[in-house]
Amino acid sequence: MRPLIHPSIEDITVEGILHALSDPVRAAIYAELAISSGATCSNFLKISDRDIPKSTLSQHFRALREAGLIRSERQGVEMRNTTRCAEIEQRFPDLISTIMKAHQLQAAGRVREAKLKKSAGRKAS
Amino acid sequence: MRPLIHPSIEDITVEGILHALSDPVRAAIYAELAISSGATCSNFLKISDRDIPKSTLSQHFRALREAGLIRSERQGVEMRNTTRCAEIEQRFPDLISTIMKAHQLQAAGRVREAKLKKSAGRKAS
DNA sequence: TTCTATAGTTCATATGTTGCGAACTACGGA
DNA sequence: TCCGTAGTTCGCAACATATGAACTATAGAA
Repeated sequence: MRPLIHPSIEDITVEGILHALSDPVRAAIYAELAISSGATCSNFLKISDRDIPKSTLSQHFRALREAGLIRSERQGVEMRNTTRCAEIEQRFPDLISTIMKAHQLQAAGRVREAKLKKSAGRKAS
Repeated sequence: MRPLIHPSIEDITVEGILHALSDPVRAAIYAELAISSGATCSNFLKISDRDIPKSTLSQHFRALREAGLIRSERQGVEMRNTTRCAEIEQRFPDLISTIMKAHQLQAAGRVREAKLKKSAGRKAS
């Protein structure tokens, strides 16, 4: 089992961050980690009613880790994950927070849309 | 030749934007377009000393277009491209500008590094 | 109108990336 | 030592990307 790779702060790239967060599953994981620091991999086997296979999850965590977005540490049998947002904020001010805000905005928009659709459905029936 | 696809502002997603800008070539194109609005595809056959084949360029423009980042309009034999930053700013405040700032910061860092390396090389020789 | 040059697009394909089940490793506790 | 839980790795199928070659669209010249 190869040791976990955490790039040093200078090796973190904007491209890497954008790529990592351009996946909705990874963005959701990152958003959750930003709130509930220390969550483990298997806390995410379900993400907004979708089942994610654990091999896939493991890959997503690796992607986040190697992009420099999170730090993973073995703690007994499980893996504690924390965001590296403070470090990244130093290097790329506001980048992460602005991206997460945009994600939230978009999610809020989807909820609003779903409600409209639902009420339109009621009217039609 | 299928007509160009420009998503409406509501159909633009954060994931799409991040993915489009996670490619260094596309990020460079977008950055340049933000300054010199109306640039054409073949203005980018060379990007920072790298030759990009025109078929590849065409695909990159398509990616930017379909992510909603740029608008392309035929003007005679060529294609005028402009960013849709004002629209996107409305929908996702600060997103694009923060990403571009981060890209600039990173580029500046690379230049500094290259200079250090060069001066180290001089010392060594 | 036809020919030619220029700007981009599309197609085919080789190469790279991602998702996921199955098999594996790592650790803690009985 | 064995078992259960947490996570990783492998192998392969599906999908994405890069690029040369062939194509389309347009403007201007002959």
